[in-house]
Amino acid sequence: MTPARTVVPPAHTPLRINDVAQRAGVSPATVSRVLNDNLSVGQATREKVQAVIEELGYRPNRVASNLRRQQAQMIGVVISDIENPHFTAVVRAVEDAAYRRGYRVLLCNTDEQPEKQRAYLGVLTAERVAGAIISPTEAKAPEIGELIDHGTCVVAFDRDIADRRADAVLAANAEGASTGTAHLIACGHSKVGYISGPLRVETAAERLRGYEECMKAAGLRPMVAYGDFRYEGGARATHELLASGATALLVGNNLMAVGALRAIKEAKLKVGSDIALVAIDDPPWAELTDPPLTTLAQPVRAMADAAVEMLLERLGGGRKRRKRRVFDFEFRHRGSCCNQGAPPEQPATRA
Amino acid sequence: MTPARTVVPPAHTPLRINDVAQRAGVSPATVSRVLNDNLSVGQATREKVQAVIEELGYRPNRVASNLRRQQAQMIGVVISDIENPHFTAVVRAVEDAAYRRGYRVLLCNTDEQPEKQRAYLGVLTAERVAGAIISPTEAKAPEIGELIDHGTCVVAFDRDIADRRADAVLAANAEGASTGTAHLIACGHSKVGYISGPLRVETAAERLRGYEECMKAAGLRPMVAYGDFRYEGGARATHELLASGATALLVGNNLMAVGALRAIKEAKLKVGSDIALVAIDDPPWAELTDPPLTTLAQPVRAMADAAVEMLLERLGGGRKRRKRRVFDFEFRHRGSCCNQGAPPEQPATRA
DNA sequence: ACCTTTCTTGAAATCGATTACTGAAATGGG
DNA sequence: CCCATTTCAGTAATCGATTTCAAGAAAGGT
Repeated sequence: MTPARTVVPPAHTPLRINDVAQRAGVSPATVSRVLNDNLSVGQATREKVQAVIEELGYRPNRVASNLRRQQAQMIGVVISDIENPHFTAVVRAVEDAAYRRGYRVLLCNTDEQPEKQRAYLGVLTAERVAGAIISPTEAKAPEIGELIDHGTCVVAFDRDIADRRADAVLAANAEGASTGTAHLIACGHSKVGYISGPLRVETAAERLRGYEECMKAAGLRPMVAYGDFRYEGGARATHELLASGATALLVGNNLMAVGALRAIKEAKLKVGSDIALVAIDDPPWAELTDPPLTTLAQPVRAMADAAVEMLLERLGGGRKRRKRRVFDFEFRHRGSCCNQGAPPEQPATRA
Repeated sequence: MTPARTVVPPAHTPLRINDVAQRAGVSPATVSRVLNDNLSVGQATREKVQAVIEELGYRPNRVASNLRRQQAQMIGVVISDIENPHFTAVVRAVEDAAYRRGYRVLLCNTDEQPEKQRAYLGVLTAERVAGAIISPTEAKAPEIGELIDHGTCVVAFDRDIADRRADAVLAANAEGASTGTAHLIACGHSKVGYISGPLRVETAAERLRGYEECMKAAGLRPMVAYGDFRYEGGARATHELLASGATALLVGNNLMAVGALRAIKEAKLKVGSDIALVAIDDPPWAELTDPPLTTLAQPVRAMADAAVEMLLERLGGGRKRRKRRVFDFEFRHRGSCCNQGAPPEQPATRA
């Protein structure tokens, strides 16, 4: 007696398109056509095949499909730090848009290490991803050119790419930093320090430029300390600037802002009254600190959406010409910058 | 005159292993052996092939390789919210470990939507990923069984999986919530509210259980409001509990804690004096709020490392038996829970 | 009834790397 | 010097889905 089992046993060898074809009494070509919504399949055949697919729980092998199609339905996201809320938001937006279009997201976290970036760019080439959104640690990476040579669409995010075939979504970093600096000066501070990220990173260099230009225009001496765009570096740089007598600080990104707040607390100083603070980036907790943090917010979500849109436009084959968009920062005045309530004058974001 | 160009032109059609083989005067099999560090290749041949690979800038097509090997060197990470620092830390740890072992990370963000989770689990099956770390939105998902049937190694993270073949890394949620509740009661509160996540999610249900048991043991009436594990829901639930007269709140996760703090501010109340707060999860900004937030921290990094370790152990083929690890919460006493300085008694994490 | 056009379907080639199998050359022992 | 063993390298099959090409069936017009 055979056991009364009609269900398919948990196949240890996954089903192939051939198995489905045989069971449905058609050719694998037909099954493939059904799977890909190809119209030239008879109604009856289509229904039978779909029934068999359902019944067997068949799942096409995406790897084989990708090989034949010569492209993986995948988007690489190359960022420097997934724990930075700024990039987290980017990843979120990309994932969202990609999912809706049937693309997967390959996450590449470079930790600001040029070597890791190089390795990951190689991976993207090897995986034949359809597109990539890249926030490069180094502006010049020959691997990016190689990636584009292989036919991958590339959008630079946050930081520009030397290759002229890549699209770009950037922030007006110099202007943003300049706005923040101007505000602190307008609050009456002359010893305004700047906590910069590593200059190798484009955003860091541009923000520094904005800060320095603004200071010089006001006839003040720039005071710069370098962090690493992370907590520890931010704390270290803060200690440094406090030691040299700074009374106001512009902080280069949100992670270093956490470090700065910790360092200021350690130094038993009070933000707002003892030391003024403006931070670049606007993390979700900015309004929860004491006092709430004055920030320069990038419209991250809009930027990320723009990047994905550019990418999908290219993937759809719609556009050939290069596209670049620059977004302005938005100044969010809260309590950490001036002792007195409102700022002397609301500065414009663009000079 | 031919231009003095010896460099390879930017090949629009990527090189194949055959091109390399021809140029090196060997068979593709040999090139493959060189690529995969197979020892049975002569020193001279190996060097020649490597030189040609270098010269041509050849990159093996990983898709083809994956097809032949019947497995993608890829780890899927299925989480509910990449913008939640808790999960961000997980992704970070997984990426780190995976990168070192030559695996890629496929990011699957489910947004707590069962449907999206189902879709992504199907994707993981179709992509033939080697392993997956899953924080399921639903405990019972037949797709997980299917994934395991296909030979993928699975580790449940944070939330358990019904399938008995999966490993698991969990937190002692009930005990943690109980610890927090007990502390608030010990501070003198009797109207202790709990802001829960959606009960469909296992962690939410377990934490609620811990809270309720503790309240009942103290002879107090539980006061529960339900959020969505995100900002808005946290704020809404807080308003609700404040309206019903709660004087202390245990908040179910860190995102809802942000919402709670915002709501409390809106209600013009002061954390610490007007309303006591203990939050589950310990985000980086916990110590920066006013007053600093008392939290129940999960050892996320250690948990994620454990999960990856379990996964790689399986992938290496080392282990057959199922493994489960449960981590305790760590109580971090800061200022948001009691008006008076130190807690009456330091509660133990485990009952 | 016959020819043209359209619609379905199948056979077989293809994507590019890996690997089982096989044979040749080299090495070593007696 | 010969046979056994090892090392090295090539041939060809393979992974599983897609797609080109071609053929057969059905439909429609005269």
